[in-house]
Amino acid sequence: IVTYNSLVHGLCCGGHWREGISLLYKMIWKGIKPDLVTYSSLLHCLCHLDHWSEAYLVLEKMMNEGIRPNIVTCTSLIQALCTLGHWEEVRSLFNIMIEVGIVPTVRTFTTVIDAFCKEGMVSEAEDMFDKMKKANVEPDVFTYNAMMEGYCLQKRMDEAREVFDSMAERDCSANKPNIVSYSILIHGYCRAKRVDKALDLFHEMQDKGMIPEVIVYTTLIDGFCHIDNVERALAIFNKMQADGVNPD
RNA sequence: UAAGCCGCC
Repeated sequence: IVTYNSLVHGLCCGGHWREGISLLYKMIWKGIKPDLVTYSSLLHCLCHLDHWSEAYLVLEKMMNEGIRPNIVTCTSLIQALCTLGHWEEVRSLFNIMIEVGIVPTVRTFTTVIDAFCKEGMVSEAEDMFDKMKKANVEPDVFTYNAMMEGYCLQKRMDEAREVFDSMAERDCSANKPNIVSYSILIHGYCRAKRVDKALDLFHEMQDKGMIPEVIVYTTLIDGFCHIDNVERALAIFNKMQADGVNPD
């Protein structure tokens, strides 16, 4: 079953969802009962590929087999509803889930927080963040990154910076800012035309031993271009290659 | 064996 599940997941996530579904039927044919993992991973991949009606059929089939969704299944469903912008359904699924005793994890909260932030619904994200703390679920670096991006997208750089600093102060090293945290904040400063601040962070991350990826360089190049400083943009472009990072 | 974070286009 683990082998089949890996195959189903690999096929679907690679875009070959029809083959993934055929494999599901092949499993049944061979007398191997697809389990919660089989259905959940299929569901997740179909949602990512925007094949909503197929995803619905898979969910229905799973329920017909008497397999109840768990927190992983629900988180995938919540993410799908977020992508569709069905916020009321996101809330109701979240509440129903809790009523039936499925406990949200840090990933569940972060999925919703991230979606709210990307949609500009920062106060809703803040409410969810509070809710998470009340539920005694510890935010992690993904959660902080999501909040930071929410503030950045609203050009609320001071608040984004506060999140970043609060993250840096934590002694749990797993929750220290990572490359993505820097990238998000650098992007925020670039959008706010504070490329100086962005450059400070770019140097700071390297001082901390992080190796910037192509995304960070691209963000800075784009930032300099937007303030019509093509020379600085070119300088970054050259530095990127000198640092051994290939343009994409 | 399944769920959450970043750029340009």
